[in-house]
Amino acid sequence: MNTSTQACARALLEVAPAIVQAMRVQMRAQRLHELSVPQFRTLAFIGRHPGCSLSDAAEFIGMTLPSMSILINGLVEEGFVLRQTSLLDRRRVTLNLTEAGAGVYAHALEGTLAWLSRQLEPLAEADKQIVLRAMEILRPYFVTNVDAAAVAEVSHA
Amino acid sequence: MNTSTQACARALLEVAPAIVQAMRVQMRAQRLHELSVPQFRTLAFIGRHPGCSLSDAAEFIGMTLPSMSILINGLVEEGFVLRQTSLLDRRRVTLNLTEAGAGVYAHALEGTLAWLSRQLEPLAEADKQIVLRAMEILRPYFVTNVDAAAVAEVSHA
DNA sequence: TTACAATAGTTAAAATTTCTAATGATTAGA
DNA sequence: TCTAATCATTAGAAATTTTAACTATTGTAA
Repeated sequence: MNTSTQACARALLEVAPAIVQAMRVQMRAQRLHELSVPQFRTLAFIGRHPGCSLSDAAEFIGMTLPSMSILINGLVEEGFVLRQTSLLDRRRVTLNLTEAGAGVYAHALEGTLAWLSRQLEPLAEADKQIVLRAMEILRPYFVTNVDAAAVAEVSHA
Repeated sequence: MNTSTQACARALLEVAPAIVQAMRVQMRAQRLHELSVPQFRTLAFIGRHPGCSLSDAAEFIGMTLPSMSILINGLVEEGFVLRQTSLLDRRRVTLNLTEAGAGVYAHALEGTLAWLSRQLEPLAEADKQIVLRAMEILRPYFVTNVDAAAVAEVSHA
């Protein structure tokens, strides 16, 4: 393990969680939504993985299947998520956001984006470019891809 | 709001949570500690803010005071945290890590650091430098400072 | 100085969340 | 076809978190 890798990892380990923590505080303060944190995270996951299964969501969020089933109940009742049985495999459930769910998610993102922009405004132009570039470098290693194919899957209630 | 600020904020909003999420998954997989997520976050907060009060921790984690009081009970019973009455204001409680608590925290960090280093290893040297530089740019805006003065405060059980 | 209000934390009971265990339904494989 | 594996739900128990009420201490102003 070379030194620059370690230094890079160490810095990331310190700063990334701090940024996310600040985002969380901001979201709480703004009362952007009447959702619990796990519910919001699940909404975000479904938004990025339309047509995903209950298991997918449970594994990503780090919850058991029964817990996720109950959490999804809540989101369905509130009209934010569509739970449908897959036609390809009738054991499976496919999850998608409703228009309302997508709206809530987009609105929350927007608020946080505006806040974050205010935070970054004082940065020098060159520094912003470095940060942007760094995010582009890291993205492929950490951001899971949207599975667009799943969206198209035919399913019914 | 200029464009580069927004682009920077947007990238950060996408990538930072993804990195932290990956860290979380890794920590769960490694079973680094027999602590719940809020307990671990609290441990980390106390580590960075020695001598902080219960309210400080509660506000940062986003919990009510009674919940934090109970959570701290657990950490004290497990021997990870020292809860002492402040001599300066006897209503207040000062929180500090025990040696064991600091050890658990350091060990968890170490494991995650090793994992993160493996993730970053394939990056080109120049890219690592950019990421490192970006973190240094962002640090002062998001990483809360350790309040070293609080450590020195005289207190008793 | 005394009285009143505000602050910090704890306790108790209720509500919520999450987990484990058991079950049903569907699909895959021998 | 029969058996095993997969995906999800239900039921009941355990853990976590919250609200409400209370204690102790400090600050403030008559």
